[in-house]
Amino acid sequence: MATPKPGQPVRGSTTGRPLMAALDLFGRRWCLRIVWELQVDALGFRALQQRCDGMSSSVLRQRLVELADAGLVRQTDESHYVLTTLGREAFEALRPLVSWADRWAEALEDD
Amino acid sequence: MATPKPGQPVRGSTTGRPLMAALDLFGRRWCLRIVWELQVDALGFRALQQRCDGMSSSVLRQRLVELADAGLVRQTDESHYVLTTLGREAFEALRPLVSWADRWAEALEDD
DNA sequence: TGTTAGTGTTTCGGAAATCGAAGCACAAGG
DNA sequence: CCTTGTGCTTCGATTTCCGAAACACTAACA
Repeated sequence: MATPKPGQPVRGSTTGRPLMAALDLFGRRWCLRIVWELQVDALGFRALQQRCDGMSSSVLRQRLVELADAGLVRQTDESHYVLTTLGREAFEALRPLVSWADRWAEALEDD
Repeated sequence: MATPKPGQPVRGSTTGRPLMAALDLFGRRWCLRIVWELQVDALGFRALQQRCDGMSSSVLRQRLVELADAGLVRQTDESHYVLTTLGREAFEALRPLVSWADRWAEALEDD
C-alpha cells in the first residue's frame, strides 16, 4: 500500500484531504508508537525495535520507509532514525493523548 | 483481540500504561476516523458506514463494540451511535491533528 | 588473517486482521 | 402482503502483520 499523503486519494477517502491522509497514516499499526518512541531520542533500528516491545522487524522497516516517505522521519549519518521538524510537530499534536489516556484510566476504574 | 484498556497488558506492551493502551486502540484501522465522524453528530450504523467511505460493515461493527467497551461510544435509544463524554474528550485530544495535517500538506508541496 | 559481535535490512511461510458482497431479522408505511 | 430501510451477521477472498532466520556489512580483537 502506498504511503498516505495529503493531496492524494487515500484508503478510506478519495478527496485527499490532509486530515484523512493523516488518519490513514497514523491508523497503521505501530505508527503512533514509533513517532512516540523516536521523540525521546534518536535510535538505531534494533534499539527502536526493542523500545517497541520487539515488534516485527519487517513491519518496522515498512513503517520507517513510510514515515520517511511522508517526511516525518529521516536517517542520520550514523543511520540512526530521527524525527524531522515535521515529525516533531506531529508528536506535539499527539501529546494531548497522554493526559487523555490518564483520564481514561481513571474513568474506567470507577466500574 | 481484546479491547485495549489502561491497566491491562496490551498488544505491544505488557505494562498496561494508559498511553500504550490508547496507542493500541487508536492504531486500529478506522478507529480514529470513527471517533472523528461521530463528533460531527450522532449517526446510525449505515449512515456512519457511508461517512467512512463505505468501510467494511463487519469491521465497523467490531470497532464500535471495542469503542463502546472502552467507554468512548454508546448507543442511544434510537440505536444511534454517539460519543460519550470520554469520547468527546478523546476527540478534543485529537483535534490538533487537523492543523498539523495542514502544515504537513504545505510542507510536502515544496518538493 | 580469522573470528566474534554488533549493526541495518531482507526473506518467507504462517497467523491474524480486514474486506465486501450477500443475506438475516426486524420495524414502519404503503 | 409487499416494499423499504434499518442494525447486524456470515463467510470466503485478500491484505496485513508476525517472527524467526538469514544476509551483508562494520568494528574490534586475537
